[in-house]
Amino acid sequence: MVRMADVAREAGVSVMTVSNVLNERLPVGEPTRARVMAAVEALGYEVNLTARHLRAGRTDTVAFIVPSFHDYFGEIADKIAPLIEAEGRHLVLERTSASPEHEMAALSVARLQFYDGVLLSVAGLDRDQLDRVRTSKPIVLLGERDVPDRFNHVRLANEEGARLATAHMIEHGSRRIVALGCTFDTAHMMTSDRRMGWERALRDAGLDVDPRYVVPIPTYTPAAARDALLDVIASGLPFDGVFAVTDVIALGAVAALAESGLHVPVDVQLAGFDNLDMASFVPPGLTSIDANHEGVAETAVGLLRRQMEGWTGPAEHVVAPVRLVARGSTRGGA
Amino acid sequence: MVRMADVAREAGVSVMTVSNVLNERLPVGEPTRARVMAAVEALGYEVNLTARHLRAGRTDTVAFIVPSFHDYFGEIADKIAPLIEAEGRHLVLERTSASPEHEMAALSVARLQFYDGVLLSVAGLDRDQLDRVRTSKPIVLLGERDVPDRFNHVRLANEEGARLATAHMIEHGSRRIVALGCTFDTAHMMTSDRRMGWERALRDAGLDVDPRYVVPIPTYTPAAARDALLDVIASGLPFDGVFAVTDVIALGAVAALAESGLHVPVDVQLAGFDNLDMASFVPPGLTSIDANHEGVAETAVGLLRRQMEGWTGPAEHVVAPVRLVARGSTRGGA
DNA sequence: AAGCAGCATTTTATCGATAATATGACGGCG
DNA sequence: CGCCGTCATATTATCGATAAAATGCTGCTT
Repeated sequence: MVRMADVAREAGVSVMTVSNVLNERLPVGEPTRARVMAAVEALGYEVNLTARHLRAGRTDTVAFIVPSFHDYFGEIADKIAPLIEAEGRHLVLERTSASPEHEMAALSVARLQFYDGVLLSVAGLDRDQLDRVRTSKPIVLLGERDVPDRFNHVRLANEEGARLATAHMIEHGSRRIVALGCTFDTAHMMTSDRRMGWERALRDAGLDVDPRYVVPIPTYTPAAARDALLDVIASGLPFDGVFAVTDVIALGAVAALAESGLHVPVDVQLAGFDNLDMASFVPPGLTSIDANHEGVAETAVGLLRRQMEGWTGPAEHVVAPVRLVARGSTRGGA
Repeated sequence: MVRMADVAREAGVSVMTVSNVLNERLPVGEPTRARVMAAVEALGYEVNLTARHLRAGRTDTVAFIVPSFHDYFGEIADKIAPLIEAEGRHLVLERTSASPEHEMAALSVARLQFYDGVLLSVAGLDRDQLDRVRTSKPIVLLGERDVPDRFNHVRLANEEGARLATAHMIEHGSRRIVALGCTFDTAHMMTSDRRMGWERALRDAGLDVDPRYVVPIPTYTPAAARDALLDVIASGLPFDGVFAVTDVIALGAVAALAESGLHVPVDVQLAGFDNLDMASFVPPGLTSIDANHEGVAETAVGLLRRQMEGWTGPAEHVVAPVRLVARGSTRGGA
């Protein structure tokens, strides 16, 4: 491994001069600079980032810590990456498997040292556990959990989104709408907030809120969602609409409805949440709630940048607005 | 930041003893160990991984460098992560935007230093560019490009997979099959190898190979695929089957066919490649070529592990076998 | 010609850990 | 009673860079 000292010897200068040339910290005379650059070229030198980090305390790297790499988080990450890169930093993804232990481990002092800042998509940790995290590292939390006030946090307008989706289906004739993947578990805020939006839309329309229509799902996969909805169909519970708590869940619902010979949107209307890329393409087009991923990414990266630049004011808690995107899976759609 | 020296002072021992306790390198007397552990607890000490890396040369971290975070790569990454974690290491993802410059940057000496090993999904680099990468860092290449012999490499049986998919549709009645996303550009091996498989299936069945049925796509997104297939439909070129070069492309095709009122699989059969999770759920179920992601992940991680453990034998070039998974989008499917 | 400002470059100290080597205490043995 | 081996712990050197302070050289002022 060629070190800065090797370059210095080759160029006949001190190590510090090489450092000054490469980092443009102190001015270096033009002839000297040229000799140094020539030596760098000749030896193929590249700085040891680990040593720089140890000494200078900067990695120019930001981590986005996610429950899993696929679907929603992969799409968000692809939105975040260019924003981080535009500031001359690198983005890396780490995965927690949505387990609280993994999330805590990712937030351990040891792991945080690698990064100048961290975006954490909270899935497993509750408010108390997060409160135990003591670090001065810039952190922005993402996701639909309750978090301590001192953290910057970006979340979606969950209840409003669910209300919009449900109201849209009611407006176009649905009267008995399954809340697929929703729960009454207020600790799991995403599924319970969205259930509340579903409830509100029903109440606003003067419809009954029947808890049998809240159908939880063991794991948040399309397969589990399909099975759950097939069970509902088999049970004979009548329904003419499905609000899926996420688009991934909606994908499972689409499959279950197709298998059962139920036609979307004629027999059953269907709406999801997240407006993933695939939503436009899965026939007949998934009506979904769009939370403007780019906007969320920009907000989160903005808050993180502010912290990395030394801002120490109070944390912000942003609720990203949502809008309905109507497609073929509802009768108001294209 | 609490350092090892602080722990040492608190416990009344030398720094080296603390290190020995934490790393279990040299044996330490039980009473001393207990005092050290107590001090670690009391101060909430965690090792500085950067300093350890600089001195010990080990990060216990592996990078998976991908063109983009979503879809195919996200799914693969979720398969790889547990394998790496099972060996007590961390996996991080980095993204290259599929540009050769970014890929070269990711392979720069500087970035490689952060990792004990690297899995690189090659998208933009050609053989010559890869040949310029000079590093002793353990690397395993993934993907459908041509790579220098000295690198370990795992790729799929592209031609055979395309042949299987196409032959399957021919067997069930298709005669004019669009090769959507395929190309004649032999530099882009994935799309050209798969085109060759499509050609072979046609020839094997005694059918004409008409280049008008090879439909390239400007970007590998469902939107571009949908537009391209809509153009084909508008052109009046008759077809009764679509081989989509990937499932992501097939998703775009599904949308185009649905919009055009063409029924799958009655009017047009459709098959993709990759067998992504969504393939089972997109109605009527996407017939696809499965390359056993878990198996590919295990092979790649196995090759990487071998290198990280010091193996210096010749590199291996693995071609992962593929199989057809028939679903509702072809007439042989469920 | 002495003194000093201003700039280019070098020297010194340090980031926080670990590998290799050295020291010291204790017990066994002749 | 003194020598030596063994085990526990401490010292020293080092990984590769950078911040801060020191040095040395020019040329300009008075």
